[in-house]
Amino acid sequence: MEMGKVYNSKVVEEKWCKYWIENKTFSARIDKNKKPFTIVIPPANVTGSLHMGHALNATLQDIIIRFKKLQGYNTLWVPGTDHGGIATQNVVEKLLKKEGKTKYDLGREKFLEKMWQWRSETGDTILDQLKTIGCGLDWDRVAFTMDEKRSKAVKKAFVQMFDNGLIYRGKRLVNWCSRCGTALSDIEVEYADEKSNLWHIKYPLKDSDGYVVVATTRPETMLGDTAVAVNQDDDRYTRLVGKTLTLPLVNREIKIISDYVVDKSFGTGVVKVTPAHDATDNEIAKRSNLETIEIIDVNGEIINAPEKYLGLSVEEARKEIVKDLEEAGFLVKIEDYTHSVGKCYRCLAKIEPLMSEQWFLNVGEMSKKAVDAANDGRTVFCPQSWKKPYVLWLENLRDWCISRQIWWGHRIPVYYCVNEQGNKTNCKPVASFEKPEKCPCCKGKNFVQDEDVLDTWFSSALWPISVFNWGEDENNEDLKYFYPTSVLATGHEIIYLWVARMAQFGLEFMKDVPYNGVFIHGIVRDKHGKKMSKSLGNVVDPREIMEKYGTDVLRFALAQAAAPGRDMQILEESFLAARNFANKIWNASRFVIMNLEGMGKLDDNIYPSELADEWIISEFANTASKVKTAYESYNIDTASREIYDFFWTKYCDWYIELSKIRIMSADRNVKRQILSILVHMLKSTLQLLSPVMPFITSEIWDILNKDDENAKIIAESFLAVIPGCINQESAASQSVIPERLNRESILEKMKNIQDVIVKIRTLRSEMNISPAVQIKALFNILDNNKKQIVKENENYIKQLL
RNA sequence: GGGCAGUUAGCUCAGCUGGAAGAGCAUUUCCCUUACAAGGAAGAGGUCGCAGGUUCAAGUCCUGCACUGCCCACCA
Repeated sequence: MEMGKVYNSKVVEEKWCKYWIENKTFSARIDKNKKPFTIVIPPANVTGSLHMGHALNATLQDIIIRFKKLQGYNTLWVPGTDHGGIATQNVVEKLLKKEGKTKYDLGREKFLEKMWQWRSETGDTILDQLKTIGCGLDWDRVAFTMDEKRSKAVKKAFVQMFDNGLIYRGKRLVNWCSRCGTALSDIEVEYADEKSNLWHIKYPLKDSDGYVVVATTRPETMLGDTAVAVNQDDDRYTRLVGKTLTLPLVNREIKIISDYVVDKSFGTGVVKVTPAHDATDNEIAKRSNLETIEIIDVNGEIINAPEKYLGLSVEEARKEIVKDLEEAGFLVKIEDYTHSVGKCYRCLAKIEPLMSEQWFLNVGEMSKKAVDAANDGRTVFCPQSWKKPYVLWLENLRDWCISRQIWWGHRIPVYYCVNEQGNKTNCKPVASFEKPEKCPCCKGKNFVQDEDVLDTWFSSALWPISVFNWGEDENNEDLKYFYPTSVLATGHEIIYLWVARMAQFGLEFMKDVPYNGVFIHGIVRDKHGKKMSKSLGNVVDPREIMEKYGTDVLRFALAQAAAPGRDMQILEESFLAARNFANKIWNASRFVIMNLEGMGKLDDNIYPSELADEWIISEFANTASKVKTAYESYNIDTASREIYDFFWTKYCDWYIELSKIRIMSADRNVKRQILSILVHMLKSTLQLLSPVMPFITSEIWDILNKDDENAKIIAESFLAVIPGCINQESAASQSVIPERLNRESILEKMKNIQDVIVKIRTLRSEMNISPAVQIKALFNILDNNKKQIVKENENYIKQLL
């Protein structure tokens, strides 16, 4: 290809994307002679299209994979997508709504057909976009959390845990989203502060004229109050404990109880207890054996209440009840009050805590095992600071509500025995892959399957084992070879939702952690520090950046900003800087390639003949060593910066500049010697950089090696310019520098010479003297130290000026 | 209420185990020198959030405080 002055990313990127896929460069098969290095991609939701967060996450993983491949590992990076449960169902429901239909109009079966159709039309968008980023994924292994193999894994896991008694059904207080019409797990609720009021309400004592005043943010739930609680140490109320109150509007008799959780200093120090609609109250009720009265149903409507409130929505009921309380003289005052309110993480509707029958997973033992794995170093966090919150979360985890009242997802493989009329019998439900032949209990042959589906995170939790086909064969060779995976790279927003659950399931089913390392990277934020999200309308579309500047530029800008665990702002300027760097690489390469014209094929040896040669080699070795350490510890930002600095300020600004003068006056043989180092330094740097900027480096590599069939792509392992400087089994940085090159003394000498040259250039510039004036003219102006250096290196410096 | 990050040049950020303040962008001056003006050379710009402490020596370690952000919590 013609090397123009400016690097043209378009053609190059298309070429290499195609090349890597067609040649299956990143397809991995078991090779017992090589160590595996495995990553499973965090499966993107099928509703997704590439945003900056994906681009960052994918780029970082690709950098790690490409680096490990260069080091000689048998690398595997598994691609895939997630069915995305509620989120995806909501998308399709919205589409239906545009046609004026609801999912109920279609019915479950037709609706699911629609879902599958939609998923087959648009579900792979994100994968295609990952290809354009250059991701070295094994495209022969694409997985989907709801495809056949993954479904088998889900059923297998469920049945196993069900049979072990870990999965149980129970009626409990759950987080209910009445917009999505389903229960959610604790972690799927997002809390946000909201301005509201604190209503102070009189609750009269039954046997006297006295009363207590409760303060509440939810007056409407008084309909379901079954007690009033005070702190046992609260002198104001201790004498009242055990007395009976008459619940206003309802006229039910309720007791005053004491509980440690009540804060004397909050509100009036008296809490109304609504066990069916508040988590704290539910706990109090358990401790004091209180009755639970449900007054809000799954549609968000009032039930079990005086007639006038029946069927009202929660908000209507609140208005009515406050009005009625006021009219009846029970309302003492209304204060302004801001408190946090739970919202559905998918639709942002208010969460209603209510009683509902659901499937739960007992996570106690699994959590302990995951905690142990984090504590004993089987799973290592990068940065380490994430370990503590991770462990804390696992230690305080409540049982996981795994059933969802939606249609899109893995249907719960539990079957209920039914009689001739289709009514459920009292037989124990059975969990199994297929509909059972006959009931183990009554030998009946009729069954209905549970209506609910599993939390989408259930199948995600199985991802590291399901992608290796654990569901069909838990002893297969791939699983043995590639599991546990080497590292999991993700943002911190799904540590609990996903990372912790994978650890639990991995340890449960494989008796081993699913990943040895967890690399937590930051979140991309906009210039105001806000998280980029569609709803805020502040997204910088990575595809626009790729279009405008090229994919390598996008990758470099992201890589260079990706300090582990730190959120980052990506501004337009960071892309400009990266664009300039890409151009610099292109042009420096152009310089080298131009000088190679007519020089014939250089051999693989290098011929350092001057201080500058030794200096650049020594500097490269130093850089390579730092870069290696940085890549290996996932300090991708450091790696990128080190390469940038070496290439620009050392290789280009000094080495190439010095070489120009040398080349001009050199004969063919000397020129070949100088070029041997120029070329090798260039190639070596290209390799170091290739994980971050694979396109431009591959392209230049290809041009440099156009006559060499063996070096078609940047490749399987590093150059041996400086033996062992970067390979898997490399030694420490000191030993990689050829022995006769004493780094300290080279640096010292080179520094002195650079100082003199800079000084002389400055003098020329200040005195407005033409470059032709030789050192002698300027010699007298130099200080003694520099004079000495000039004397010692006169010939050399003359040559370089 | 608890936990975790951050606070370094006008802006975005590097500065790991303590030893003479760094990069990119922006800015000033000069240079279209045949790799690159998306470039080169030289320069200006910082009491490293505040207050203490440890040390011969502290952005770098310790304590307290302030502000910002995030996460967790049974904030009725």
